[in-house]
Amino acid sequence: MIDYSKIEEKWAHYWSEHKTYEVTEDLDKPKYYVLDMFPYPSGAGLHVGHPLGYIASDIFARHKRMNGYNVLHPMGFDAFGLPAEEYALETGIHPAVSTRQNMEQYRQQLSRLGFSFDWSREIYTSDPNYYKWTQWIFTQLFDHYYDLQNDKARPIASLVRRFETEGNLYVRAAGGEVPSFSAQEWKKMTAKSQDEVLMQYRLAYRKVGYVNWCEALGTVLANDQVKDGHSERGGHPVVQKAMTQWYLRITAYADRLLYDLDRVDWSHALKTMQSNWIGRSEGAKVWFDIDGLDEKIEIFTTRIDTIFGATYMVLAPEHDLVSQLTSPEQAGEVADYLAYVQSRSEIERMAEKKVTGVFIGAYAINPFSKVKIPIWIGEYVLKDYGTGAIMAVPSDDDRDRLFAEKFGLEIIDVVDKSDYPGTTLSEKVGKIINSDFLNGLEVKDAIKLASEKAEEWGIGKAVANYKMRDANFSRQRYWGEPFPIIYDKDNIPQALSLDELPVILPVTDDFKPTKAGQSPLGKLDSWVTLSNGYTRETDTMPAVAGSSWYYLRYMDPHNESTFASPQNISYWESVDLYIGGAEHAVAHLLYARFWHKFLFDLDLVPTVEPFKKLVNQGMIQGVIEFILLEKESNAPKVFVSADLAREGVEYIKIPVHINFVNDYGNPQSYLSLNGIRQFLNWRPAFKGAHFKTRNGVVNLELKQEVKFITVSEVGKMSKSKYNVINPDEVIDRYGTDCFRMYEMFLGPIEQAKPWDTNGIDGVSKFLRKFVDLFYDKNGNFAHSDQSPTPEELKVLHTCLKKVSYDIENFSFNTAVSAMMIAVNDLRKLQCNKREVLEAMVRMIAPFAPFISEELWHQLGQSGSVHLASYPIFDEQFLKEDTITYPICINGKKKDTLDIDASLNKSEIEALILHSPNIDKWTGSREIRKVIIVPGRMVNIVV
RNA sequence: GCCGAAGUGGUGGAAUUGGUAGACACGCUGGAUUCAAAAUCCAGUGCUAGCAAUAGCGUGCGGGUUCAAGUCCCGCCUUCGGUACCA
Repeated sequence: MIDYSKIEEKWAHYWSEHKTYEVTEDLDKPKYYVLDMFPYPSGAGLHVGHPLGYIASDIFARHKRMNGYNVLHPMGFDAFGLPAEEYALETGIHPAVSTRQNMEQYRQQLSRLGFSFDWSREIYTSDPNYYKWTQWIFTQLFDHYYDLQNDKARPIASLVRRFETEGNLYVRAAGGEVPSFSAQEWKKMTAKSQDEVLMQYRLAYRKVGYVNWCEALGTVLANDQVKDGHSERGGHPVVQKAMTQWYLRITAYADRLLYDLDRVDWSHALKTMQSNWIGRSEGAKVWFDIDGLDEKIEIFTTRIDTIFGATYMVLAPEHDLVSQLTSPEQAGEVADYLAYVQSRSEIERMAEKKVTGVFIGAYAINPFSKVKIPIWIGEYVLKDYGTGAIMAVPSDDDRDRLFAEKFGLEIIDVVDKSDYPGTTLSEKVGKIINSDFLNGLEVKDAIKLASEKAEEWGIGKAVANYKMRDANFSRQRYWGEPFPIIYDKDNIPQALSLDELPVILPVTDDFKPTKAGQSPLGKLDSWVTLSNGYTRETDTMPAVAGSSWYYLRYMDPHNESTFASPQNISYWESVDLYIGGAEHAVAHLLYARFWHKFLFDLDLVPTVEPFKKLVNQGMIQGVIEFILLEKESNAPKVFVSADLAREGVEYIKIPVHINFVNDYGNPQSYLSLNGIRQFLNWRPAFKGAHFKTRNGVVNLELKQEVKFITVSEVGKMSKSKYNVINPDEVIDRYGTDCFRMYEMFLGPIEQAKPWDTNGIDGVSKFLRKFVDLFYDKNGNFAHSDQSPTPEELKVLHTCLKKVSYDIENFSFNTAVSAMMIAVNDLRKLQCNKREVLEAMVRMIAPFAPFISEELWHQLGQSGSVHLASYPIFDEQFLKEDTITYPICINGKKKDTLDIDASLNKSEIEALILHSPNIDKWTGSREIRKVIIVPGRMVNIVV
């Protein structure tokens, strides 16, 4: 009847020949922009988890198209990134080459899935025609500052003009601390000093940051490559090393990023995550004098009311003043502690419950109580949080209390919570005590008064603080966009102009960093040094650079004079629907929003937000299979069947490729004799090892039945876990339409679930039954032109209603169920009416694009079904005469009763009370109440 | 640690607004067809007891609100995602 591989080829060819999915900026139609999150083309190829979101967005896009929208649905690649470079280090294959191959593989795999992408708009971030504009946007960030008065980005040139006429006294801008200066003073500054001042204002600027430095590998490592303070590759120690790097001043946009969350249709969970990540808190900056030194320590606190309880201070170990403040007596201890902290990652510092710190031998003066208090350093204070220093109030903060208790520091109670039993320390309630002029005030009033006084006395200032930090934008790596920055002889950076872009990433075959840990580009002297003696920036940009604006490039992907023309941008505006993984919740989605807002400030985009509606797809997880190796065993190494594992014996879990395992994912999954042989061929290092099962050590030479039990876990599908399942195999066997519908049928799109093919036969059967409706017993295409019966129309329209609703609500699994029900019902009715079948074809088209196209043409239609209109359901066919009511006694269902649908509440109640079954239901107990929800249920309370 | 999410039969899941728990599908059991198998078709299938009618129990655990809770509230447990250089 229908040969799936043939029709897939046939219609894919037809669509590409007829440019079915290519779109232009058609002003006569309403537009709709459906976007998938940018894939990184990894070497493992596309696995069954990737298409989940793509299938969903494709169904949605096709549905919109059939409803008359001009749909932009593009695809491209986030092609710069670390894995390609790591691969190059291992194999010597240039990242450009492996990336090109990977993209080719992805493109092929994606095209098999029948997506309605407009491939004429494909982009990839490592294309110089693309990254020219990534670099250009960076130069714009470099050349702008954030004007707090007008709340928007403005050119740095206008700031310079202001400095020249009035200095910086009245400038209100986002940025670092700059001492005030006059116009005269500005003009007298050297170019270098002026540059340093401007760096405090630029939206792309340079400052010192910390990187994971691995001395043994001579390279900077990504967080991902560091485990427990050691490099994942080789297990060498990793330390935090200071380096001057580029940063983006995303904090300037913190408030807008926070408040504009109200304007987007995203899940509550996602908005909460972003809002918590931004972490705005209202409080005060306070300056503490240092005993015997003309310096101040700036702290941020949300609880200035507790300042009389501040009995010590803690600085981040990296705080600028630490070296200056450390006393000779404490120098040794401080140095030891700093070495310890250097080996600790930020996540360890935050997660650790262990309290550590040292006294640095200096004292500060509490500005309110004037008491001399000791200054400590401790890893729980992070340099980039707030000001990198805190006033510690052990009576009113859990961490400060633990610290004070451990080191025997003074604790003064300052908040009396006896009026608020059961409240925690972090709740802002209570009466202030032991605090001079604040005594007796409620916390909220005390905060207000203390801030006012601090401002009046010039020792503090009310401000908002953000947990979010500026984005580190430098990578000491090869495979990324070169910065469009050159340095003059004084090391003053300058942005290149548009006509000097793109700065092409030079070709090299040496991907090892320089001795000092700089990017491999640092070795290319002829590239780095320009003829006029200027030098290039050798760091490259991170992967977030290219993915922060790619959705705009799709609007006008081949434009050579601008990143996208104003006409095209004003037509497509922004993304209407964005589908992608929740793992991008804060990083990518915040950076893209930040860039978009910046471009909005420059009048380059018409909207303040890039992604109107966003749906998170769940991850399809894989099964990870392990076998147990006895830790102490050696020569021979001993593997033990999992059912023989004993307490008290240590085992190492060795991952096994799932293809070797029988019944993988099952508690009883095992390696057969053949599986063990495959494993040993794959991991020759284990040749000669013993495999113990219940029947003793397996003799690999003898032909026998072997069940060597493995350990199964659920986790990310990834190349490193040897559990990647390629969609190609599934498609070969079942066809694309079946694969698409099965992925949708697996469950709700947002939910994570492990992959298995257990239910795929059901979907396959459904498609066969669906096609069968069009054929007679002898396998001939046959349908009737008679009018459908009311019953047939009811089946059709019930289904249409459900499917239309479900597509709009991203409930594709239930849409598939509804279609299964309709096909089963039509089959029972032996319906082959053209009117019904044709509507069914159009209905299923977004889900099963190939079969529907084939049947559409077999029905004698011309043109693509995907450009036909989507069928609309009609309520008149759904009317019911009677409704089956559940009869509940005290909320438990006892019986059902068919009741005329036209009856109202009291008529139903009368009917129930006079029913011959009433005594049976109630057990002759007294009826206290009858609750009737018309159309729903009846509950009798006895 | 912190932020977010999830937990329902043997399995994937359904229950749209507090209103019939388990739709649809897999698997399993029995039957039809077949020399046999596959495929297909029909019937049954939450658990416990019972020949059955039926009764009791049942949405991670412990409480609560309600005529009625998978759904709302409080307190836990487990798993997953993120945690600022994987993308």
